[in-house]
Formats: sequence, C-alpha cells, structure tokens
Amino acid sequence: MKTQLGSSNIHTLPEAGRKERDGSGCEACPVRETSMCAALSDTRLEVLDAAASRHSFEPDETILFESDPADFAFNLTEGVARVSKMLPDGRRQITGFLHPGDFLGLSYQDCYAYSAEAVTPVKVCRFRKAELNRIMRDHPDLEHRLLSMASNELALAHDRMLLLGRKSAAEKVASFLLSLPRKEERIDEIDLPMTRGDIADYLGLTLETVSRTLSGFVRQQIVRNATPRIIVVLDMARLSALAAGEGR
Amino acid sequence: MKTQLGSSNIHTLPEAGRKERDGSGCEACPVRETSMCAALSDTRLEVLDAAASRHSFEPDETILFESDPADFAFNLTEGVARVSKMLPDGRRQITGFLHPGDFLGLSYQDCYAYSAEAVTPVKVCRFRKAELNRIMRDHPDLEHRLLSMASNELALAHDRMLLLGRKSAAEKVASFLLSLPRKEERIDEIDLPMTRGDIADYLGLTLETVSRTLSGFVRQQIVRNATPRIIVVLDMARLSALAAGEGR
DNA sequence: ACATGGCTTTGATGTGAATCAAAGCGTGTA
DNA sequence: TACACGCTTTGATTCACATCAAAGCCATGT
Repeated sequence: MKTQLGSSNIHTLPEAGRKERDGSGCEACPVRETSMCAALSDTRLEVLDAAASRHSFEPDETILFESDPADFAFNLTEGVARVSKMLPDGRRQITGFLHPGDFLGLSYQDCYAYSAEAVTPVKVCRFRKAELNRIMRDHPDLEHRLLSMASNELALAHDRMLLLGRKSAAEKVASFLLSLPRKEERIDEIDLPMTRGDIADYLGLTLETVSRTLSGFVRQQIVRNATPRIIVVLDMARLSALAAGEGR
Repeated sequence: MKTQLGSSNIHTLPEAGRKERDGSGCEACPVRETSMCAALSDTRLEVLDAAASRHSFEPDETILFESDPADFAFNLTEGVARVSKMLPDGRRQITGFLHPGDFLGLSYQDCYAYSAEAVTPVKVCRFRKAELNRIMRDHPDLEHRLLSMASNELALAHDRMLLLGRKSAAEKVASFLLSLPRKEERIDEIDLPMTRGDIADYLGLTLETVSRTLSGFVRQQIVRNATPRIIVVLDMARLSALAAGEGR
C-alpha cells in the first residue's frame, strides 16, 4: 500500500469536518472518564466545554495534515482514526490507531509532524492550542493528566519500536490483534475496521503478507474468520505466546 | 547481536553506580540550560538540587533494568547511554541513545518498561519519583517543561517508527548518522561511541549489514572513515537525501 | 616485540517477506 | 438479477537482508 490520496482525502481546511451545532456538551460524553477530561471535576470541566468545538469526519477524511500549522489539538470521542507519516515517494508508516478517549495533536512544534485520517466515522472535540495551554496554566491537574497520558504513549511507542525492529511477520500480526480494544462481553472477538493495507503500513509489512499471515493463523486454528472484518480468537494462549515472541 | 549480558552487566541494585560525594551542585552543571532544569530559576533550582543524588556508571553498566520497580528518574548530565527492550529469546531493540540533558525514567507505571545502560562513562542526577512528583506539584513550570520534552520525544518516536517500518538499510544508516549530535566546530565529524551491534539493534538490522552499508558509503565517497569510531561526512547533500528517503 | 581478546570487515549462502500477477468475494447500485 | 468496484486472498518469483563463516585490525597487557 503506497499513497492513500483518495478523492475524499482533502487537506485540513480551516473548517474541515462537519461542525456539529447541537449543544451536546460534556455531561453525556462517552469519554468523560477515560480521556484527559477525567482530570477535571464537573464544574471545572465547563472551561474545557466552552473551549471545545465538535466535529465529525467520514471514513478517509483528513483530520489533520502533516506539515500544516499545528493550531489545534483534538480529543477523539467516537470512532477510529489512523495517524501516519509518509516518505516523499509515498511509502507510509501508520504510527498509531486512535480510539475514543485518545488525545491527538500534542506537540510543541509549529507544524504537525504527522497526518490523521478517520478510519470509521469519527467525532472529535477540537481545541485551539493557545487556549488549551491557557487552560492548562490555570488547571495543573489537566497538565498532569496530559503528562501521564504522554508517558503512557511513550511506553507504547517503545513497544512498537521493538515490534517493528525485531518481530517476525507472525509475531507482528499477533501483537496487533491483541493490541486492539475488545468488548468485554465478546472478549474473543476482534474487530478490524481498517483495511489490510492499513494494518500492513502499521506493522511495516505488505498487505499480502498480512493477509497470508492471517490465513496461516486460520489454518493453524489460532483464529477463525467470522467475516474479513471480524476475527474470532480460538487459541488465546498460542496467540499471546506468538505476540510475546515465544512461539518460534 | 543477541544478548548483552556481559560480566559487568549487573542489575540495578539499590546503590548501583558509584555515588559521588563531592557536593558539586547545579551551578556549574553542563546541562543546566538544556535539561528539564532550564524550567526553574537559580533559586528554585535549589529544591531539585537538594532532591538529587549524583551517580556515575562505567561502560556497559546498567543504569536501570526492565521490570525493576520504577522508583527513580534520572537526568543524564554526561556521557551516552542506550535504552533497550528485549524479547524472551534475546532479540534486542535499542529504543534510543541518550545524550547529556536527556531525561530518563518518565513513566507512570510501577516497573520500568525498558533497560538503560551506559555506552560511555555516564553521570546522572537521580531523583526519587515520589519526590519529583511533589516538586512538580509545587512548580508547574517543571511539569510543563517535562510535558514539552515528552511531546518532543513522542515526535522523535514517530520518526523512529517510520524509519524502522519503511526505510531501507542505507536510509536507516544515513538517518542514524545524521541524528547523532555533532560539535559545531567539527560539523562534518560524527562520533560513534556505540558498537556496530548497538547500531544494528537500534536500526532493526544486523551488525554485518550496518558494517556493509557503512563500507558502501565509503566506496561511494559519501563518508570517510577517520577511525572505525569517527566518520567524516564528505557529501552531506547525498547523505541527507538518503536519510529523507529521496535517493533510491 | 608478541600474544590475546574484542570489535569490525568481508565473503558465501540462505530465507522471509516483497513484488508481480491473477483470481475470489461482497456490497452497493442500476 | 446482474454488474462493478474495492478489498482480500492466493500463487509464482525475486530480492534485500540475515545467517554462517572466516579474516583483519587494533588496543591492551606481558
């Protein structure tokens, strides 16, 4: 999978993504307790609420674009997004998939160092960086929360480097499957909203290798394919061992 | 390069590394202006000074060890260190080389997620995490500084993922050479204090491939070998193009 | 000056994943 | 119902890098 510049893939215009008009604030927000917002009490959250504007993005729409001025930060409230970097000839590395509660756009540089696009329909809270910085000055708890989130991200980034630099294709795919969020009630079902090409660009492989590896897992009865998009884990022990780098 | 468990590679004992007795504080510290300490005025810095203990490590000595309780954070003041993660069978990924001014041990987990060892003789300021957190509460500027350092690290980590996942061996080695700090007066000289095996484990290659690639650069007159440890850049444009993924 | 040991370089060969190529399969649409 | 488009799977072949193996090159110490 080389470039990904489909027709709908327009750069971030000042008002990219549909702006939501309904005043649905933070009270009923699905990530109230898992995102950075958890750092603030209900009353203090009003400051963030006032600073936020809500936006929606359709699949493959660009949320922010590498090298654009980094004026905004985002809180992902619904859907799945991919963060990626490109080489001049189109080679792409997806550096992360974002899920509800994840923060996007932390950076003290002038321009974004990466792009982000919606994988599924996405909703975000958008903040002006300058305003967010002002709020952080007044609310150290928020800054503390962001530091702890950043430090967790850093730990995950180190795991990813180990994966990219030293794991085999099978180990990469196994690790990836286990890194995805699963529903508690269906703990053995893994949803893959992204394409094989996206997965390949995340794991440093080609889409053919991802597909072949997954087929191999099916043949070995490690997983079962409910649909191409839903994978059911049959042998969690084996999958975990592979992911940890213990099985061949 | 598989394991690296040489004789001197003892785990972090409570008092690993020689503790320095001389009271040389922060006034003359070489990283006063580049490390997290830059966030504090001279007077406020005394609080950090009081909380710090100074330690030295010889080459290959362990500064902190993966899975040990993460009680301390470190400020590297002199020397070069490597941060690494291992797979159970000994495959190793070096996730970063640390230079003076770099911070080590940020993490809100109970145990370190990686190991760190000295490459050259290293000096550090060591802080108890609990104490550092207390100081941060009283000095939001320090927390702000750490957040900005963490966000820079995160950006570098994303670059590293692009490198590991999508760059060729030549592009990896070129990127690596240009990522190393150079002296202003000798801007074309690159010092490689680490072994070819370390470089390989950093780039997701083998030491033979690193050596061959470097030899290739010499053959193509891109660099010259002053000693195996000192590389002189002859064609910076070509090297930069390679690193950026523009030359073949 | 001469061994020793650790790192680096170079060479021969092998292999896992990439590349090139062509079917399958599903889902939305006429 | 049938067509079409995009994604996925499978197959044949190639290639970049790994692996295995052997010198070379310094430092250090005797």
